[in-house]
Amino acid sequence: MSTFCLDDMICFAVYSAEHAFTRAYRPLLKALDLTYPQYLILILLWKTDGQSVKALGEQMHLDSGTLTPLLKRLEAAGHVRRVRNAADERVVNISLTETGRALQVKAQEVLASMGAAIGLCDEEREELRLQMIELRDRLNSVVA
Amino acid sequence: MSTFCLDDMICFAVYSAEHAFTRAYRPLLKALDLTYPQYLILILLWKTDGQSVKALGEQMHLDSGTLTPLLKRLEAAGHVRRVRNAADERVVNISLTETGRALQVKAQEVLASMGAAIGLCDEEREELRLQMIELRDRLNSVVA
DNA sequence: CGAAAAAAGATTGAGTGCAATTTAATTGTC
DNA sequence: GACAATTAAATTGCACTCAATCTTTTTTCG
Repeated sequence: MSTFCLDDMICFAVYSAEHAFTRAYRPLLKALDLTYPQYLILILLWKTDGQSVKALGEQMHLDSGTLTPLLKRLEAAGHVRRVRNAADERVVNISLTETGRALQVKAQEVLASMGAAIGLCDEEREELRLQMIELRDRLNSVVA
Repeated sequence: MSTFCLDDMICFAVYSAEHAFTRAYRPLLKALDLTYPQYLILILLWKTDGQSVKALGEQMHLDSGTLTPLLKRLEAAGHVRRVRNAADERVVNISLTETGRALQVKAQEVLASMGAAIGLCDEEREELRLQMIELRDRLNSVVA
């Protein structure tokens, strides 16, 4: 009993690594006036503009309770527009403004800085990434 | 440009795996009326009772802005006591109550359930854990 | 000794995450 | 067509995280 410490637990390793990531991102993203989740949303929109809140939520693994206020803040900052879908009034589509699209260029630097901070070769990073995704999906399948 | 998706990014893999962990923990810990960070604090106290807020913060990688209200909730729930250190009045020591100590027995089941949900053999889990810790410490060294 | 610096917690405010509920629109079924 | 069930967002309330600031106590050093 009580012989193991936090660092022995893989859940804590992931928990503390996640905080380390957002802490490392914070100063880089502050230059763009973005938080990390906001940055993730923009990455999704840069790839496919005009997605619904539901579609964004599925990719982020977040629900509308988190996304609605976050998207409103992105809208208030002038990066996106939130528009009811005419064909299905339940749906809200999120589209980039010019300034939202323009952020993609500056974001390249963020990506580069973080790549350096992570400091793994491509193969290692790829293997670690796949293992995390597998672990995540296994945990999600247990809950769902 | 805009050809990569979230799942290609190791930061997002860690981010979403962390959420999957806390989601998997939630129903298990709800039976003990604990949140995941509260559970982590108790693990630290079960190992070494009476630690200072600062000591807990160093192990959790959290500061007093997060810990103070969290510890007050644990105190309100009757699991810990917060006492000013007589030798150094700046310090607050956190010690377990009887009910706080008693939770350790029930927590064994949580540990077992999560071990099953993670579903990796000991070697794989150990390797993954070490890689996460290394990644975390590298990220923290960049910020600090 | 006495003032400056450092250290430990507490506080405030903003953003995130989630459960639970609500509202409005669409779909399914009789 | 009407009514129940489902779906998409929004809302509310609580907990966590962090930056910035403040208070109190201790340490350092002239």
